[in-house]
Amino acid sequence: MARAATTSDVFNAIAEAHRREILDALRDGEKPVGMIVDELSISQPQVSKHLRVLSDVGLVTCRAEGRRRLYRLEPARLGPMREWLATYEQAWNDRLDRTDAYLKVLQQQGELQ
Amino acid sequence: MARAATTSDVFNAIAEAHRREILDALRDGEKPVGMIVDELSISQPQVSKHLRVLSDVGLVTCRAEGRRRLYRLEPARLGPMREWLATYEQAWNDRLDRTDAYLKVLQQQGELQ
DNA sequence: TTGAGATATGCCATTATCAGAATATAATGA
DNA sequence: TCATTATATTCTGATAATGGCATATCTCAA
Repeated sequence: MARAATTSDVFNAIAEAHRREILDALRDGEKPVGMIVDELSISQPQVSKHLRVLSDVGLVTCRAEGRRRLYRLEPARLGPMREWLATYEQAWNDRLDRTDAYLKVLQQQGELQ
Repeated sequence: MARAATTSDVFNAIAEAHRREILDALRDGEKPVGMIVDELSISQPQVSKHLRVLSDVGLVTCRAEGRRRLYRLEPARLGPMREWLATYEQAWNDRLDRTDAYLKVLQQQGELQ
């Protein structure tokens, strides 16, 4: 079997650098496709395709305005990533604590000498 | 061109569900390969291959103990993800603020009636 | 109605990924 | 030394993702 479909989850969707760039471009507000194409150096069809993927996972939404389509970031959909990362906060802190404790030991030893 | 190499960055490395499971299994401390194979339902060669990818990006490190190899999580390498997500905190909060403000308006309108 | 602008979609070639099976490598114990 | 345990690597087939190009669709304006 090959890799899971990109559209299946947020993790796969943001694995692509171009898609992250597109999300970055949408951080400051909704934009039409053409503006994204101009800002990044990606062809219009590619931008549309990436937007499709992002839209399928719900990371962006779209509304029509005349012949343009305005895409907007949906930061709430980053929740799963946020939560997954949060489960590593403990491991992260334990690690820091250990380092901290070790540094204290070194410090005490230094004071004893 | 096809997708960027998995080994190129953390985002691609954790795009794979099995690799996330392996990281999850390592949260409570270092483990030999065989224990990971037993806990998850992934073949030994697959586990080794996924560990290779995770190792290439630095998400895990390895030390030999006899004929076993103990893998350990390196949570610090999740930093790039953490930072990337952090750049969306603002958008996230703005969104909540807007919702909050909107709710207040509704509330006030309710009081006026 | 016709033409131009904005965006989406379809098709194609290239390339990379994942999983399975077999095999190689390394370390231990008899 | 030889067999066994533990892990890594190689090869292969199937799948599918990306990007480019051409084209379809939809909207507006003349």
